[in-house]
Amino acid sequence: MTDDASKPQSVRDYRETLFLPKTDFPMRAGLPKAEPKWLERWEKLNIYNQLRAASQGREQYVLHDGPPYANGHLHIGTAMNKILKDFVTRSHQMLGYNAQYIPGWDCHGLPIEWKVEEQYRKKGRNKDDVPLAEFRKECRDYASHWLDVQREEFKRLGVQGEWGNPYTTMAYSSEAAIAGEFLKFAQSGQLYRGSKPVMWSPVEQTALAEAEVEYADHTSTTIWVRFPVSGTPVSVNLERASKMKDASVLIWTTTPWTIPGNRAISYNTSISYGLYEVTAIDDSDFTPWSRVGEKLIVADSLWEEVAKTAKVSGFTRLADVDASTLTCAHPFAGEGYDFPIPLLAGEHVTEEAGTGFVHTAPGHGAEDYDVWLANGYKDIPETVGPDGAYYDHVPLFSGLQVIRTTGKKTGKDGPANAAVVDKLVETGALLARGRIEHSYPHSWRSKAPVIFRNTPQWFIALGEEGDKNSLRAKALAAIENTRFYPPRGKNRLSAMVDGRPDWLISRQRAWGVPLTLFVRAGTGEYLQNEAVNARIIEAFKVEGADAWFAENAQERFLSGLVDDWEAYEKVEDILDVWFDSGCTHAFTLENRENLKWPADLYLEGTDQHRGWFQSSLLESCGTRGRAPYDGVFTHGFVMADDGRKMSKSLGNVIDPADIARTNGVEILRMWVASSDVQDDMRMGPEIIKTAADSYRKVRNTLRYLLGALQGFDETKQVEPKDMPSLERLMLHRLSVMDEEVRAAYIALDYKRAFSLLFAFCNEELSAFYFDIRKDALYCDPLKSPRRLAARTVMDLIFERLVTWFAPLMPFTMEEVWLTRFPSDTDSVHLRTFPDTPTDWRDDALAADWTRITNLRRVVLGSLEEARSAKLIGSSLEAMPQVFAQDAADHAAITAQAEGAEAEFLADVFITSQAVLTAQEGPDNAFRLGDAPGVSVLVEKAPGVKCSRSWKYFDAANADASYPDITLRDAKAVREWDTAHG
RNA sequence: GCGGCGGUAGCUCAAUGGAUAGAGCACCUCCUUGAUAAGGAGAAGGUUGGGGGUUCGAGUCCCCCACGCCUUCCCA
Repeated sequence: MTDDASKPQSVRDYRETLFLPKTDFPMRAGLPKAEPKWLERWEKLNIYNQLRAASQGREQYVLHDGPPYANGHLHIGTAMNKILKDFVTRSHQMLGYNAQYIPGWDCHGLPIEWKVEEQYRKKGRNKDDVPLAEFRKECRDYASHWLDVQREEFKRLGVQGEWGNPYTTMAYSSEAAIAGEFLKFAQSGQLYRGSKPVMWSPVEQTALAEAEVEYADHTSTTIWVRFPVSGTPVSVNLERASKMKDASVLIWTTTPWTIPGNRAISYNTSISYGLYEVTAIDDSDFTPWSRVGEKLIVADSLWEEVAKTAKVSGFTRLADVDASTLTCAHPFAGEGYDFPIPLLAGEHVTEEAGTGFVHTAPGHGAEDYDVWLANGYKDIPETVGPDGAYYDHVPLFSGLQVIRTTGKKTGKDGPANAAVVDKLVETGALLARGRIEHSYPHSWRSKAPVIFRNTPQWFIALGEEGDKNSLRAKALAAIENTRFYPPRGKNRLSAMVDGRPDWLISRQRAWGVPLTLFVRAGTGEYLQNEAVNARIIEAFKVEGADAWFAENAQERFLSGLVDDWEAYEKVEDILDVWFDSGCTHAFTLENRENLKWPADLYLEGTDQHRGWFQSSLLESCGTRGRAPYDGVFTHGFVMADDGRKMSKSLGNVIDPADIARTNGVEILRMWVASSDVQDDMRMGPEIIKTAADSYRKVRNTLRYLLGALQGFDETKQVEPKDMPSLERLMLHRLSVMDEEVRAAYIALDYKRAFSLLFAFCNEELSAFYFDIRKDALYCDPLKSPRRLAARTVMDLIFERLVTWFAPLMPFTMEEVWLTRFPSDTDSVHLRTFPDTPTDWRDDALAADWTRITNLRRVVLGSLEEARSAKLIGSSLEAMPQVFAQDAADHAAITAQAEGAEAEFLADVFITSQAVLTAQEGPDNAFRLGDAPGVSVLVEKAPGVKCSRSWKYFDAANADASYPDITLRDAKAVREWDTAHG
């Protein structure tokens, strides 16, 4: 039989009688244009404040913003960070908390100062000629400018927060608070002034903390230098002494300019040293500095290499050497360097490179300093000034710069190295020289090399090992009481705090909060006076930290409160900006009304283990004895799609502003939501495309719901008990999803939340539920219980899906929500996740459906086979005969089919009819390897094709008035005809 | 160099030491044309970075190597 033969002469087009999904919601989003309009609307409605008002009395959840630096445009990393934060606050708000978010900015510090200085240089002005107040004002303006730029960029990302009232480290109230926090350290005695070698940038003329340097390749001049042995103790026998006559201890260094600062030579007691006499030299290429007959003391393991470098072609090893018995002279002895050079034992000396002896300049290296002090010496020579030039008192080299600090060659070697080398040649001390490329610390701002330089600086003491009351011990204990996401962050932060040196907090800069200290002239002790402190803080609140630099500040703050106010010196150093940011908890969480301290969460990139997580922890532990946070969330860095760093030179940089312009921010947000943010993420064109594809999928699922729910209202709802099994299955799934999605949001696991939602849309809605229920939705009489039940469930799905997605995709969910419920004032973001009745959960029913969908799987496979054999095209042309041997499968179907098994199965399989048989299928039946006991034979469905539902049916059963459609369709059409005349 | 972390399909992600390593997307093929710049199905795609080891059994635990990222130190 063919379709044509069974059809009546004039075929009615039933399309208009169908209920097809209808919606104005466009398939294409046009996000780049639409998003700014949503932002405008939210701003107009003042959603953030509405939420605050509506959340009064709810439990608070506070994510405290780590302040970005107010300089430059956003990059993909900062964008990702803020989007993640937005996930946190939005999801917690919808979980039922009062989740506030106060964005903040870090405004002080070297990078801004550096930029402002650059501007001056361009105008031909020297920074030192600019009055301090004017300079600070310029810095403030510069920070304000970038703060505004960044604020707009952050808002464009859809990040919800109190943008109109952010915190900044440069607000007067903040500057007052920072000074107040600093003075707490001073009052409690945790602050001290020490003189030790610190990393110093001559170009910026400031000390730098670890966090402010970066390592880059640098070519250094290396020198091998003879230090003549000047004496051996009397206890050494004469033979030995004579051998030592004219011998030299050989050292190697990559920093010739530190030779004037040399005061000792370090050796290691576990290294064996030998006295070598040079018997021949290789002068074929050039005349080496080594001389036949000279005696050198070098580590035995390193001698050969040294000999090679020095062109020594023949030698005799004369004797073992006990380094501890030696004293040397400085190579420049007789020219102002007339002091003995002792040999000091030090564990830091190794045999990896060099000569086994380490030239020791206590003012220019941490280990040098330590060894020097450990041997009872106290004076630390000061050889190089803040400008990186030798002090005037340094013989031979006064005024020469180590690193150029001005002009085009800024950052390159100054004349110091060359002058020292020349002088070494002149005095005959140089044995050899060379060049080495190695990684070397550079300033993160000027990119110029830094030097180690001894200078008095202010430190916060971390405390001695074993001291349970030390700041370090308190911080470590606080880490133990903090929840880390992921947990490995705990180890990381602990290890860093455990191993870090005292906190160097003074900088010789201008733009920041000063160390508000007065030092007693002569004694070096700093004033600890609560009344003075109060005066300072009060002044800062009104005038900002500029008050410190105003004329007569000293008199203003001290007079009347101390005996002799002129006997003090006002400290002019500026606080490390990490100290500023370490105080954000104090002036934001504590000082603002309606916030709480400590924060629930700090969320930053893993680099902040050494930055903000740590500065905040130390600051808070030093002043309050505990961490300012209960939880720390760390995310990785954004890499290019090949896993390498993004860099302009490689051309693999993805700019978030570009994505906003071309794809829309929502795509960026989806990328964040689908990425494993706790590891490094990858970003590139293909990855954006994947996110955009996912977006379309989600959008279409919601679009279908909107279309299907056209005209649906609550009065048409069906009670769960009156619903078909399939609808109750979907309710069950919603209850499970509710639990899982909430759990994912609580665990800050957005990837999980997203993949749950995404998979639900794809696998359970689009490919399963919607597909099966299309027939009932389109063709059933409008009031059929099945159709009403389906729409009821779709409504419940809609309500949940939209809110569950809302924290991740705020723009699109708002659009979806308002398409369904038009309003000038409403917003999906004012809602919370809907309560989901626990009695929707039905595990027994779900278990039955697991069996049914397993059968469905086999049937779909069999249909595909029939399709490729050209037996059928559409699945409605088929009547699968299912052979299921397992009685439990039958029981499941019986339980869920509600008395109409064949129709039930046909619906589930989306076929016109279906037959279920309890026996083993024939050999030629279709089977799947992982579904034993189930097989399917596909036959063409008998009967005629219904002109309306396209299902095949027995025409003998047709309604006389509508002979070409099924009875169900006839009923629907009759209703439609009645309604439409 | 030290230390930490990481790697699973073209892409994004799963997988208490336990069966033939799973999903989605993309690609390809087919169906549908009543979600249509959509929808459905199927196929293909893997030496789980490489190599050893422990184990009845390893993506998972141990060791080594190479790689990437972070961190730290640095050739004094």
